[in-house]
Amino acid sequence: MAERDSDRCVSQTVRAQLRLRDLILSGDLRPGERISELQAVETTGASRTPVRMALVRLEEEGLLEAIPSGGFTVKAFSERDVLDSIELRGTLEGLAARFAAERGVSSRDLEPLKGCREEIDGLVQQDRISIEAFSSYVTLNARFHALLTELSRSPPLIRQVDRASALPFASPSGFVMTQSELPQAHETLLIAQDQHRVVIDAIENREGTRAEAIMREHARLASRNLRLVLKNKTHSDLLPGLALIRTAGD
Amino acid sequence: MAERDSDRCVSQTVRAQLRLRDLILSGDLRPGERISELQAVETTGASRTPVRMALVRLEEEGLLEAIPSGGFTVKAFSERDVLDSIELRGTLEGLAARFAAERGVSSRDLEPLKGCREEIDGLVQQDRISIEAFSSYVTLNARFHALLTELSRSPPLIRQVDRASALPFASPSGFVMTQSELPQAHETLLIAQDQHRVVIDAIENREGTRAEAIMREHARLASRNLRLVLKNKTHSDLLPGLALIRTAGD
DNA sequence: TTCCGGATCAATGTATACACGTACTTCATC
DNA sequence: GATGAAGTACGTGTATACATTGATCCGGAA
Repeated sequence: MAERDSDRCVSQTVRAQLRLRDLILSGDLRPGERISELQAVETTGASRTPVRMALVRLEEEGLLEAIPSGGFTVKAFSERDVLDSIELRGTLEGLAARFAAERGVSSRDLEPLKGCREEIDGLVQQDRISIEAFSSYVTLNARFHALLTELSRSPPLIRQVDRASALPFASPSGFVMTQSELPQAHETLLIAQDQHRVVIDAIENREGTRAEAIMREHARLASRNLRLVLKNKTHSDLLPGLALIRTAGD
Repeated sequence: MAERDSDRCVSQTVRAQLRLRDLILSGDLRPGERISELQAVETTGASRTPVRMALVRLEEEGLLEAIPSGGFTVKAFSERDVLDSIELRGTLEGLAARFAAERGVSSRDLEPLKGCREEIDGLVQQDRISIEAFSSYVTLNARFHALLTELSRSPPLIRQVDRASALPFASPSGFVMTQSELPQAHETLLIAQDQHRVVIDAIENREGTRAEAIMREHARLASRNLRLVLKNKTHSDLLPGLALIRTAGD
């Protein structure tokens, strides 16, 4: 079998997991649809054992739901589920920011976060933000949130934040690309970046409550974007996983 | 093979998972120790396939850690890890209480929670609380917390609360039994029960912030108990999983 | 004596065969 | 014609054999 180089390095289990996740998030596997192991075996090229392993992991990830009599279906999410997932992620990031502020962070440890913020500054202060700039923003924003979470220095919390951010529409950068063509895009990025600035300031001054509150509010920017995207369902292709959200119309 | 009746009903995977979890929480498998699949096969009586399944689930549960080169080790927790896990659980329960308060709960839906609270009242208002009463409290307290979380009517949140409560020392009822022989035991139960009363009141009056704050504080009772238990390591047998906590002395 | 390299062994990753349970379809009877 | 029961087929749960990778130990050379 002619395999791509990138595929030969990783285990069959991981390959199957990545492939199946793609199929789910792209909408090729519809919400509510049962996933047949044999069908998954054909699709992924791996045998049943790694496929079953991948299915279990995708269930823990939240993309699949176990059927009591055996097997899995693709999970469907209501708009409320997604909004709650975003609020949840914001709450956990808020806790991380509070931990960082209350426990104190050395200026040395704060350096990477500040550097990341400055890089984002360079992007959002342009007059016109290109699509490539949005793409860079996604990467930098993900790094900012990861660095911030790590400042809590709490492995259990970091673990939970990661799990809460696993669903693409709940992740910190989930709705950035979808908003790229909305009229208020630039304004939103400026506000988000100001919140980044505020949370660093709060952590430096050991203002735990302030740090927590601003991260919660920060997540609500994503909620706003979700509502906008669902209202005019135009840029669905920019957010993998949007196919899993069943709206009232469906 | 002579099997117990209870074992014949469930799958080998679940049996292996339960057995391995017992071994880990009881301390038979030491923190940091590598878990051999073959050894686990001998212990559980299941074959390698369900054992591997169980190991993956226990990893997601947080009791095991994956080794990059393959296999798993038993996870070790610092005192800080445990305190953070409790704070995390309290934060999520606080969010659930806030959701319930803000979104409103009908008096009909609130009935089970109030009934549960009254049952607990019957226990804690005795002059002397027997060990059996403590045991009943554990059950009722677990039910109270489960009912409360469900009032959020948010599947994603309920899911995360359950996961955060999976570790025995992070669960709402984790430290109840350990405190049963401490002098301040009765006082602690009275305080905890008052917090139960307050959160119901807050939800009824749609006071979201109050409901959230009281649940966070409620979890901190568990933190207090943890510190007491670790100070005089006497009642270790009353909390499965205490063997996973490595203190400075180890 | 120490370090590097190769070989052997063990443990995990993978594949497949088999068994059991469930669901669906068909036939018979009411 | 409809309903119930039985049989068949499909799909998951389990077991085991095989392959592959990583670790350890021993030997030789510097």
